This record gives sequence, structure tokens and C-alpha cells, in this order.
Amino acid sequence: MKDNPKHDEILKAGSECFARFGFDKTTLDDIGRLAGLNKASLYYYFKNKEEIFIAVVLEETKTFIADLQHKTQAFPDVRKQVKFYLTERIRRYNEVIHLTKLSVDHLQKVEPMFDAVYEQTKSREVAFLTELLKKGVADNAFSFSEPSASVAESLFFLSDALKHEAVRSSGRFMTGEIDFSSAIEKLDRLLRLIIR
Amino acid sequence: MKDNPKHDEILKAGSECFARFGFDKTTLDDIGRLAGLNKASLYYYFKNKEEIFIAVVLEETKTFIADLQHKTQAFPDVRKQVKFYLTERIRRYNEVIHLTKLSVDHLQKVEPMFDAVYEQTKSREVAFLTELLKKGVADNAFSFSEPSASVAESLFFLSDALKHEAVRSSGRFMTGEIDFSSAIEKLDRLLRLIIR
DNA sequence: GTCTATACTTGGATAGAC
DNA sequence: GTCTATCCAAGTATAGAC
Repeated sequence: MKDNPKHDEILKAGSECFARFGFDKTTLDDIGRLAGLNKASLYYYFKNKEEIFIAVVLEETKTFIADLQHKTQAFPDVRKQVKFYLTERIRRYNEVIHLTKLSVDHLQKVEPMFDAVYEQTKSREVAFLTELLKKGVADNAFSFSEPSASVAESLFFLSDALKHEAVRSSGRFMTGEIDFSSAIEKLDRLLRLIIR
Repeated sequence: MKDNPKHDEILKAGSECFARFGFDKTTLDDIGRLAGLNKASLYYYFKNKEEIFIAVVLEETKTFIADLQHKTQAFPDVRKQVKFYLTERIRRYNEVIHLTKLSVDHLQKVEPMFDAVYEQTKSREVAFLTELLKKGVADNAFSFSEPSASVAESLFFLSDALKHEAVRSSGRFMTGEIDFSSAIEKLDRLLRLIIR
């Protein structure tokens, strides 16, 4: 949110529309109208509608992650910090999916977009986790046979894998919200195995 | 909700879609898919998309009015009953507008549809008000120089007029909800003048 | 009654004038 | 950079086969 002013206007307009109508039901005219631009002009700033959507979610995810990392610091125990962080970032996924207001039929179509978003925040997230783990090791809270950065990346993959599995298994019968409780439970048990 | 079973299926599907997407963003394919019919078949039961919408809102308004009339009975004082009824039916309008999830730009387009709905429930509403007034007169709570049925119709028009004025004055700057407090205040003062 | 085919309109996207 | 013109796909609506 510091680029070109028009670029930001489009993101703001897109955020507004996607939140109100969801991805499918938002038109480029909707966004253009709010941004004060002809819909054709949107293509000067973005490749297509999908890219606008990804940029909007990416922006909001950055804010969420920054906030989450701040909240994580509040926990006294490093183990609890790791668990809280990995758990909450799964829950975030639910919010974003809910924001798109898509029926199950359309969910498959947009899920890859989210993957692109999470791929782009990955380095930031892994770096944060790495620091957490290093602190834990320094405090003798636990130890690993591998470097902290490597373990952090594995934990990140673990969190994402459980998240995706939950989405897939919710499958055809999703009614608004995905139930991540089982994924979070699995995560909890795996963390106890990994962090010793 | 007792006509043709397919007819009702369409209403159910329409209700679902309009609530989720609003009028503009709902497609006939959306409704047809949910109702288990080809979109062309919808035209056997309804003249167009607008008619489906009106039928849906009409159905839901009937339910609302029945419920409102029931709630009204709970008030001990007839004056309070009249005031409560006329006030709440204005508030209902906000709900329905909100349900359609329309931007101000589109509101003008659909407002006539609501008028059609309210026109169709008018007789039922006026009849209810007439009974209230007759009861009040019989109890010597107040009296009129005109027949109760005539006064009831005037009160109905009054409520609708204030409602419409509130919609118009909210004009270009509406942000989600229309503020009916001023209309309700005016109604309150007028009622005190009329019901003596 | 329900569907396929089709006319016309709106939405996503590109080309090119300014 | 922003717009108009335009293409193609999807949406509203009608005509007509079954």
C-alpha cells in the first residue's frame, strides 16, 4: 500500500467489492466505478481480474500476518507461541474463503489463487518461525537435529498441508465455514512429536 | 407457499440466491440450478427475473406482517399497538433493501418493485389496523370523526409516505442502512395529533 | 411442462487512438 | 495513462420442438 496512488485506489475498490459480492459476482465495471477509472484502464495496472483479487488478498494477508506475529509475542512459552502461530494462520484461510463468498462449486477455481498469495508471504512467515525456534533452542526449551530455518520451513509446510487437507475433505458438503478443528488437533499432536 | 410445488421450489431458490447475492448479482442460472430446472423453464412460472424477486419478497413480507401483527397484540394499550405496528413496518423496509444488497445507484431501479409488494399486502395491513382502531374506539380509548377503516387507510398511507421520504432523503450518501429515526419521530408526533 | 436454439445485452479482455 | 472500439463468453429473454 505505497505504490502508485491509482494502483492503491484499485486495490481499495477491489477490496470493497470482493468483500461485498465475492470474486465471481464482482465485475470490472464495479471496481472501475469505485476507483474512478474506465474498466479498460484497470488492465494497465493489473493483468486481469484474478490478479487484482490476488493483490487484494495479499495486501490483507500481509496485514493479518503482521498482526498475528505481534499477537504471538504475547505468549510467554515459545512452544505456545509456535502452536498459536501455526494454528491461527490456518484459521485465517477460513476467513479469506468466507470473504470470497463462493459456493463449493466455484471454490476449486479460486483455491489456486490463495496458494499464490501464501507462496508470496511464505518467506516472511518462515523467517518469523525461524526466529521463534532459535529463541527456543537458545533458551534450552527444545532442540533439533536440523537447523532451525529448516525445521521452520517444515512446520510451515505442515500447517499448509493440514489446511489444504481440511479444505479438500470438507468437499461437496461445505456450508459456509470449513471445520478446521480436526486439522488443528492433528497439528497439535505433530508439534508435540517434533518439538522436544 | 401452497401453489404448484415447482413454483415454490423457484421461490425457495430465489430467496436463497437473492439473500446471498442481491438482485443484480443473482443470475437465472443460479436460481434454475438450485430449483433443479433449466433457466428457460423459469419463464413458464414467472414473467421475468423481476417477478421472481417480487414474489419472493412478497412471500417473506407476508410472513413478516403475520409475525408483526402477532407481536403487536402483546402491547396492552391500543395506542401503543398502533404506534408499534406502524413503526416496525417501516423498519422492515430497511431489512428488505439490505437484503437486496444494492448500491445506491441501483436502488432507484428496484424501489418500484417494493412498492408493488407493499401494494399487494396493503389490504391485509389496513384490515388489521382497522380492527385495532375499532377496538380502541369500543374501549373509549379514542374517537374519530371518520370511520375506523378510513382512518386506518390514512395511517397506512402516512407510514408509507414517511418511509419513502426517508429513502429519498438518504439519497446519494447511503452507506448500507437507511436512517429511519427521523421518519419514526415524525410518525410519532403525527399519531399523537390523529389519535385523540 | 421442460428443454434446445437463438436474439440481444452485459461482462472479461485486447488493440489501438490520443 | 486513460479512453473508445471491439472480440468473445455469459446473462436475460423469447420461440418453438417434444
